[in-house]
Amino acid sequence: MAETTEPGGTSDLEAILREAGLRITRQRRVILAILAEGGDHPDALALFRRASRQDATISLSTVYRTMKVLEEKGAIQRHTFEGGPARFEHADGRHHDHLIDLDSGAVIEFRSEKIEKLQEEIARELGYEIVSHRLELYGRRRK
Amino acid sequence: MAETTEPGGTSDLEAILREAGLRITRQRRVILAILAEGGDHPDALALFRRASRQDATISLSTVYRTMKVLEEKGAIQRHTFEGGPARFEHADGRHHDHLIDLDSGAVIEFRSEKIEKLQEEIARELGYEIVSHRLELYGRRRK
DNA sequence: ACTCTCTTGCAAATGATTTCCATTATCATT
DNA sequence: AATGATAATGGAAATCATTTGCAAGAGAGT
Ligand SMILES: [Mn+2]
Ligand SMILES: [Mn+2]
Ligand SMILES: [Zn+2]
Ligand SMILES: [Zn+2]
Repeated sequence: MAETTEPGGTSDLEAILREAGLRITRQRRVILAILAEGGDHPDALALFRRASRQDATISLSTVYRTMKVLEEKGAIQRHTFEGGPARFEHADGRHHDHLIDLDSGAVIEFRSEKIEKLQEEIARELGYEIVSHRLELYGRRRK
Repeated sequence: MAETTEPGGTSDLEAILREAGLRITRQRRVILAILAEGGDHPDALALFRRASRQDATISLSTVYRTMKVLEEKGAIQRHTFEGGPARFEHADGRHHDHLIDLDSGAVIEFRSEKIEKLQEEIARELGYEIVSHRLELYGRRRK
């Protein structure tokens, strides 16, 4: 089996670091791998715990520092959903918004082309250009 | 001129406290008056400073406590825009979302019936019922 | 291997908000 | 108006998430 670099894989995160002239350390590699598998939206502590299993020397500070640097490089996204601490996810291009299940805490992703368009329109009418936006729905399963 | 109770005035906030069996203290009255004039979205410190001009005995703790209690009663809304501390505004029924001017920090209110509808649809399709949501646009003036 | 400098872990610092607690004030009742 | 039960207050200390200072350690180009 060939060594393939899947999109959204860990190697593109490493590439971002490399291109920014940043060093690829053991702890960064571990953190990047966790982010790369994706799927969920872990907070710093969850990331720290998972990373610790791979490399017991990792510190929470390093997790925070790495998140900051990756965010600045645009490699990850930071979300601060209501209530809790910041949560992170690999930014692999395709933008989406979130629906948070108030009972389970689950985060469901969605994307509405129409809403995206309408946002642009609204901003334009108000004389603005959108730099970023945040749309979060908080709800419960319908019985 | 008759003593009129305008909608969104200070007296309805007082009424909410009264109906909840809460006491109307000098400091709460001052804070409520500031919220009632509305217009902007002050954070706790701004609220504290403005209130202090009216009543020098007010403490920041009281501002926070009052915001918490009013939020629980649904009398005000708490917003945590990116970056800064929580900001508050009188919840006078009419829901709206916000556009934040990244340069000036100004907060512009807007409301899109279409977006509100689309959100409901999305949630329904995902099997959810929306309890609350948050839509924030961050942008700059178009030149 | 050498060296320059970026990173790290740990502890201490921060900033926002909450909580503790002794004192004060509200307000229903007398 | 005085009383009393108890909610609210100010100030300090505690909490929580996150950042920062610093000395020691580790990338990576040579
Ligand atoms: Mn996501
Ligand atoms: Mn508003
Ligand atoms: Zn979106
Ligand atoms: Zn809305």
